Amino acid sequence: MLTIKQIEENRDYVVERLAVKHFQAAQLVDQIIGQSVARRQCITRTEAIQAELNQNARSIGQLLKEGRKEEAEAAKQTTAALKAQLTSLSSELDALEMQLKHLVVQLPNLPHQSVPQGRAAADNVEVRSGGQLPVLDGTALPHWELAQRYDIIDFELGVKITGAGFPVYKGQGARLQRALIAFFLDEAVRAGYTEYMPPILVNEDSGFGTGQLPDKEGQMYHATADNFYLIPTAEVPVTNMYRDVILRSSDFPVRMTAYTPCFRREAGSYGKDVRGLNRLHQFDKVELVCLEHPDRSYATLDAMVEHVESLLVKLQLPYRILRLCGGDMSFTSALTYDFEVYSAAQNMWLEVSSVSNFESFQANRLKLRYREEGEKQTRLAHTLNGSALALPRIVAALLENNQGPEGIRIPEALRPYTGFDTIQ
RNA sequence: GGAGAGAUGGGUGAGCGGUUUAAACCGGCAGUCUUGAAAACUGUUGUAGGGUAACCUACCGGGGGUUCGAAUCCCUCUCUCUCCGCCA
Repeated sequence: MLTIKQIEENRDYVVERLAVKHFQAAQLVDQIIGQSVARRQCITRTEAIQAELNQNARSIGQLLKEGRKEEAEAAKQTTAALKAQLTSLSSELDALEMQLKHLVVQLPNLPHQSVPQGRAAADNVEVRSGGQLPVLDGTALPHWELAQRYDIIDFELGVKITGAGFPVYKGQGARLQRALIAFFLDEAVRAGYTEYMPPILVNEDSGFGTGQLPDKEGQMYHATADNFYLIPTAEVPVTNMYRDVILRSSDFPVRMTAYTPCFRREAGSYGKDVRGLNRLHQFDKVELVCLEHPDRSYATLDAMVEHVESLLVKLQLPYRILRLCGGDMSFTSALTYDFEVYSAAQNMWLEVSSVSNFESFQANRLKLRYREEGEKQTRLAHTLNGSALALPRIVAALLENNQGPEGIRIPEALRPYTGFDTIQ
């Protein structure tokens, strides 16, 4: 969420920027500023009474110590009225703060200056592309049929043991999963990220910290007996490691990577978009999370984009990089690049990574701060994250694009990890 | 699952209703000394909010209560640790 200070000091700028996300903020922003003024006045009055009560209690203590009992009793009488005032003021203050928070959380993050205008996916701007679009003959199969032919992914079996969207990987298919995870992690570590293996169940506080709760509760699987949630992405446990932390500016950059399975309930989708590996309830992903100094977060965003791109180049997949337009961006992001790979038999671009700078929007919720060398005051850090990469759609593209009469060719870079060069 | 103990600043840890404005030690930072370092010594060192400022307010796991006054007493919830049982 944005800070009240940000909103109060840049009223017009906030409204103007949010218009890029097609969010009409003027009324909400003015309400927030009004509430904030009221809140401050209420605080001033409340604290004056608290100070008086404290003073009173101290002097009663002093009087009792000196044995001046009657004066002490008299002083006790005067506190009753003050306490009544305090009670009413502090419930007024509670109400004001609740309303204010309720209003503030409705404001999305401000889009960066470079975010393109636009309403929907069609308005996203392609910043780069790479790789060769494969030319397949008429016998080319979609990945779900290839999976069956080579007996490497069993969707039916997953339905039997769990349900739709929980595939079983088998033989060379399972080995391919393990190879991709190891490859992605090794590449991230080589690029300077520290590898983590976090819990994949998180508590309620962590869900709040990264913003899944309370609004998107329905997207996560909930283990009710212990009130834990299955993570939808490694971003949740990894980012929450830094909840309520104050860093030094010399601690930046903090670069972390983690492989985890990810769980998404994703109710409401149907049709060809969810065929095969296109959309699953459980999938594997290697995630990057960076904590950065505000002055350098966009340089770090660029570095993350280059890292993800290098993975796709090594996997020899045709890809394009999109800068998301205001209308297609997430609530929390200031600037997002999506990576799509071409899935030849489906004749579709599939999103395999989304790399975002959240600036201080997420850090404010997390209370993740840092201190400039020699300064007492704390400031909010910037947080960034991105997938590097999500496996299922990579696998879909690898299977479809590399199919041939001899089987499915494994790209050179993966062979040390798979131990085979063809799926047969 | 059973029994017990506990939760205090970056860490260890005092504190048993009113100079707690949270001791002490360790760590951190700055300085003195030193060719440099170490040691020693001196100073400094929580977070958030309000106020032009002096200064004030809140926070000792969360919430509620008793009291003129609560880190301290009471209730409640959560979490952690130890032992036993079970288990990879």
